Amino acid sequence: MTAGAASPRERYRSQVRAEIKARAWEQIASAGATGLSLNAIAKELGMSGPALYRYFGGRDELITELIRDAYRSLADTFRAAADSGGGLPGLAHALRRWALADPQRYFLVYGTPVPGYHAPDDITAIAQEIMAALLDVCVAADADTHGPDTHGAADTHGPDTFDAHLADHRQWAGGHPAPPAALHRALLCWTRLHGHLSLELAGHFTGMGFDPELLFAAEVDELAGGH
Amino acid sequence: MTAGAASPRERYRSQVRAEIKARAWEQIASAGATGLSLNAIAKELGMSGPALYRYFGGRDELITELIRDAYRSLADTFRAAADSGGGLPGLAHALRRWALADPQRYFLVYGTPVPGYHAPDDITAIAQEIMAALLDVCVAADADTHGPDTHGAADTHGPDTFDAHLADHRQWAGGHPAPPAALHRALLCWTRLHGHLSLELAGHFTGMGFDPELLFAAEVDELAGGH
DNA sequence: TGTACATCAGTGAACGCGCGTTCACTGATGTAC
DNA sequence: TGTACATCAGTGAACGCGCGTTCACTGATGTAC
Repeated sequence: MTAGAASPRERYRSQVRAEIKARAWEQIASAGATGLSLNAIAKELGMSGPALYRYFGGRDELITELIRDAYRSLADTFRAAADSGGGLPGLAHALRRWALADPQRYFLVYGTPVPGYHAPDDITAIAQEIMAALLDVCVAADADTHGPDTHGAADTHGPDTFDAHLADHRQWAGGHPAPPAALHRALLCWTRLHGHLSLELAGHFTGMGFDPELLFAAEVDELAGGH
Repeated sequence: MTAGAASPRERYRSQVRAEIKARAWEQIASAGATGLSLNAIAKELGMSGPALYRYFGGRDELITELIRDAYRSLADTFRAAADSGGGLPGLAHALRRWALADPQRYFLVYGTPVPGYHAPDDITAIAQEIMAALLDVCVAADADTHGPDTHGAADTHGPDTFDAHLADHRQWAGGHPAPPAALHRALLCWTRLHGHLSLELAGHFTGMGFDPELLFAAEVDELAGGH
């Protein structure tokens, strides 16, 4: 049976599931992932605790699905940004917009790991999609940069030794044909943008006086040029 | 009365306090800050729950003191590294060693914020100490760099506009006489090193294939040269 | 169109758990005369 | 050196809470003949 016509019961079912997840996101936004409570969600929905077990196997299954949705949303955002021609700056600012839209969702993906939690395989597959989009953009950026001017500050320590290491350790790229320099640039984008965003979202910049957006833009400028 | 001679009772008291905190750190290391339980600590110490209230006003007070200790430890590490002449690379690798020694301690300082928690003033003062040590090192690094060669890739977008912004928004430096370029470099050190370390400690690099230490070293190389 | 049955959403009571915290109390350790 | 008292560490019982989860059950909604 195809997914075209859904029975009324199926429609209702997925509608309630969606509402449960919506309330769950509200709770996570206000109290973090550890503060998520099935009973509290049920109360907000006007139904009583055990009813939720009609829709989710339990708390862990609900959290896993929220995490999967977060990864999916980020992967879609990255794919769209990579394909829209905005280059690395476009991707970076799309990431920042995505992060600011829901900080706790960002932390669910890249934040402090939940003690005993281990992500299922399909989520790590989505993580690879995210990396693939980033690599696409980095390959294009390298093509632009290597033309006119040199590779910037990289020559302060001779030929790039980490690039050589990456040439032999590229399993994480999942078969992506990016050259080592692009792999390196992708890793730098990841760590640097995450560094800025996680501090900004955690509120570590508040009260410091400068404008986080300008710091972010400056970092993106450097990433887009020679790295 | 001076702190020289402590009565036997005082000695015992601070000894038990230390042991409580030691067990607390063990719990945090294995289950994160949210998993810290007074009763569990008491059980591990062979005493029963309410006894801990002789030593700490409650759970929040204990956590606050652990956070303070974490900041204090990092500030001391930074001060020592800044004064030891290792420059920016020395400071960066000292930070990485400190972080790897106890990942959860690092996350207590820079990780996902605890929902309703707000740090008391003396802790933000220690945070300023940390910044001051970083600024000291960045000022020295700028002096070294600006001599021989140019400021690297920064000229890809003309005169640095963010430096100009920083010249007018330097409250966070707390009166430190660092020039804008050093302020900028300090912020980049902070965000970039944190970006790498938080991903590494959270386990996001595991299974990717490359050596995190080499990526870190490459990033430090770039930070130590023109930024 | 109407009847018989299956499906399934939701309820309410209950279980067991661990949590932070309070309170009145016991006993040992220190101090003052 | 010995006695009287204060200090304080630690106990055990209890309170109230919210959690995830199970179970038997009710009632409505859909399906098959």
